[in-house]
Amino acid sequence: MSAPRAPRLDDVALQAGVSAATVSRFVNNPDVVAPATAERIRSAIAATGYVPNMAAGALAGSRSRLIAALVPDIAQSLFNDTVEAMIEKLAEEGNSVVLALTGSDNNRLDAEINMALARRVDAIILTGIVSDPETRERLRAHPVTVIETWGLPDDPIDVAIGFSHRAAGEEMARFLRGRGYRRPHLVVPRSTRSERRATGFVERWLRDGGPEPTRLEVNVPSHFGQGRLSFRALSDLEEMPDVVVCGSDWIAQGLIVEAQAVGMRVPDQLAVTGFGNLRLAGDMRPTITSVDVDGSHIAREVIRVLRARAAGEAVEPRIDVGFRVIARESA
Amino acid sequence: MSAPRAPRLDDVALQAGVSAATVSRFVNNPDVVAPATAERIRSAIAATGYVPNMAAGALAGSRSRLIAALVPDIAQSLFNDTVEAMIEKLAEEGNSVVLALTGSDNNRLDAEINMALARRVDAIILTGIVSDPETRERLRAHPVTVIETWGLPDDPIDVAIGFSHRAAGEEMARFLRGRGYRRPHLVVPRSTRSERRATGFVERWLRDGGPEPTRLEVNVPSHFGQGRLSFRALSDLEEMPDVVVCGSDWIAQGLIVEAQAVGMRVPDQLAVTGFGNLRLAGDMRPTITSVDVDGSHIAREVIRVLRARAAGEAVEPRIDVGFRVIARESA
DNA sequence: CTGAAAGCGCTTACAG
DNA sequence: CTGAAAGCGCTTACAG
Repeated sequence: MSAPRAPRLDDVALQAGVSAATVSRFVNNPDVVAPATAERIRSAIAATGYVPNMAAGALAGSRSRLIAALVPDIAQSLFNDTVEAMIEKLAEEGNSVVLALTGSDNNRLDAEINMALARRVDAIILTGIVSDPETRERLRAHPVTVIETWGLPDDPIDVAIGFSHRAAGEEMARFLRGRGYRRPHLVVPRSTRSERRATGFVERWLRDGGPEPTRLEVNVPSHFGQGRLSFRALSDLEEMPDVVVCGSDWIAQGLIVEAQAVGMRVPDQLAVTGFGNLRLAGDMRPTITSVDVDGSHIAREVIRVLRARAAGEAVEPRIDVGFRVIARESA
Repeated sequence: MSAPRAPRLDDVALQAGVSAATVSRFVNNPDVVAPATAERIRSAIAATGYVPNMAAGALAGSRSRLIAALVPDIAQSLFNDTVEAMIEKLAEEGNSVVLALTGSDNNRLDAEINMALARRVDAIILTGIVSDPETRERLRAHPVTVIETWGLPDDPIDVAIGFSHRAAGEEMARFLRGRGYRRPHLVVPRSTRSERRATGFVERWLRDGGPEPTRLEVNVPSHFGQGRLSFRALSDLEEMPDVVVCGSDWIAQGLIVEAQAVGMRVPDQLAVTGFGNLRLAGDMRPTITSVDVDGSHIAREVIRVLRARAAGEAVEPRIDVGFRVIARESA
């Protein structure tokens, strides 16, 4: 038994007694063929075991149904919920997601953008910031749909779906001030967005008459271990803060564990806030006050933008999905 | 200025004064063209801004350079390190990874397998177990390379890269017995692999003369919050265990936090072990005794298998990458 | 609602 | 080391 060639559109057409064009129409849009024809094609597909060749479809047609998602990493990323929601929703519509990792290296980003363009993806979704102006310009010049997520730059490459990190920082400052805290300390991951939140926090805090917050910078990706180290670093400060504003829930969690290990009570002796509202924030003991970003909401907007583009409709360049401070026990 | 058509192979060929075939050869294998020709092509590519169309390449050639990775989820998955390592290594060789989410639903798995076949991927990498016999048979009948990872089934669909979960369970039993623990309690996620580890643990424990371990089953994906609940459930047991063997580091971490919250000392009053050796295991306080699975090793073997297949060489159907118990403070 | 035919942009024996 | 030419399996105006 020699390897039998995989069935093609032609084989199905022959079996169903119609032309290849009609089978193609049925596969892509079942409603446009007559019901009786549809039925014959359906059984011919079943009989032959036909699986469309999407590479051929992409070449002949105008869309690849392939979406590139470029993310810094997936091992420890606040974006995972968003990426997961996007992949699920895109899959429901027959799209596939090519996931590419860029780290925080612009060369890798450039290489992965080229790969995405070579694959003729229908859209490139960026989660993480493209800071290099040349790369931004190159993408802008290209006809492909580019969606920046999780941020809201003043001048998006194409369309941005996210929220203002600065506003999130401001809102946290307002919240903590309202709770009566006096001496905040910031633990800031070295990423553009974290820094923007920190800026928003400090500006608002100072404007409201508070003292200049102290701060510690940490590397990305942020993780649990940094929380522990960040707590120990507090002893270097002239005065102990009454609340530590952490750049991620992982850092907050680690900091709480370390504080408790030396017998300090959270939030009575030291309050803590996180960012991202990961599941663990609600499960930690004490539960962690955090900022929620609705990944499903972002994913829904991505779908909406893609649909609009496919239909040739205009899309707003900046879509604000907002954020919410979630007050819990830790601050 | 009308939208200029994207440059094709022909355009580069014309510009370089060679045939399209030669440009194609250069793009795919620079060494086969004469140095002088190569140089002319190189500058023609730069001048035109040519980006190859991989959809056309996939159709004309025999490979798509597209690999499908099917995973249950990415929000909370022990596989993330492995998937990240695979994506990085595959990208270095010019491959892209289509990431598809299957949950624990066989219908979704089937749909994503069809999608992968429709895209004519060069390989399907499964991380998570395919339990449905029909699906296994269907994949086996297909000529595509199928790599099962993280497990070592007796009869792989094609090739499996992983380790024996049963052996990992046995090893943990041996380890804990050696440390003098007497009454283990297992927290077992409802997944085939976790259950296999639990089986291995119990068999070994009983064989060594220990009493039947108690056990609690929890849903997947496992997470921090389950650790807290699992700790509370300990009070329902007739006798308090001296060590809790958790199905993941997240569960272990949550259990430790909850134990400490009620003033219990870990490991003095209650020892705890995890699984997966996530970064947090080494960072937690106390550090968590866990089982390490080397994701990079799995990724390297995936690359090796893919290379061998591309070269038409034979590959062992079962590749054991092993595991290591990492002894730390928690047990 | 359906068919005939051109074309999408590559790769790859084959021949030199 | 290089070129001419066939072919990969679809989609989509165009015409009916």
